[in-house]
Amino acid sequence: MTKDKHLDKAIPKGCPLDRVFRLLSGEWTTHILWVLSQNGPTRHGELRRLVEGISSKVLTDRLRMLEANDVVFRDYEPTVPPKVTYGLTAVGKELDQALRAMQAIAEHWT
Amino acid sequence: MTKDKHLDKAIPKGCPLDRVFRLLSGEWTTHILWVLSQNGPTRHGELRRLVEGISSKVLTDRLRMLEANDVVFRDYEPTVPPKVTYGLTAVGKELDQALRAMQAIAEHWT
DNA sequence: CGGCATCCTTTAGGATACTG
DNA sequence: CAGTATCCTAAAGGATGCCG
Repeated sequence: MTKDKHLDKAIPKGCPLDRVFRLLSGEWTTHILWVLSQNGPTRHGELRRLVEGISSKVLTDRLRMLEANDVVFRDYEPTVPPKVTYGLTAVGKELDQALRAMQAIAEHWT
Repeated sequence: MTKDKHLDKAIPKGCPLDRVFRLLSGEWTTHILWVLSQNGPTRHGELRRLVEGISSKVLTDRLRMLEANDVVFRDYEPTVPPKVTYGLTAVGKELDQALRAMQAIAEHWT
């Protein structure tokens, strides 16, 4: 556990490729990244609408995971009601590019 | 189920990227591909030695999965004892390249 | 609104033993 | 040698309800 409760889901060291896969291979994860890259910074509620079928719990799990590994940022505004926005970090955008490349390759070998 | 018992684990259609992730994100899978690309066509037993820690069952599961999706080929020689060799297909090699690209990206953002 | 806590079901994966 | 079969545990993920 780290000091910041939001950062306690960082993937342990090891083969870098393996880390990426552990980070991304959970259900919904790539879908979330896709939506964030299409939509720009998005609030929790809208994200849950856009990623159709995901439960609040799993969405939060994924976002925590991604945040802990610097792929998304979380912006919390303590208004009433609170407003929380998620978006891709620089690393997240880079990762997104890599995913699009894989997507391109995936498309032409069906 | 398909007619050929070796081909009944093909990943269902959907988002191509999602298919790739479902195919590769099981434990050991990328490690197996790595070994096959380093080592060339490899027999079941040696593969199990090279992918240290994997069980026979999981190894077979992964190979079936990869074979059903045309990433590896399986060569069976019905001698006594039988000799079975696995290797990367053309598609498998292409996929391997994509993985190396992801690996490269993964490496420089710790 | 955002998101924990809890519970429950499903799936993945390891251990072991056995066979053509 | 190259698997299957069986069993078991651990982890993932869905449903629901509550709270600041």
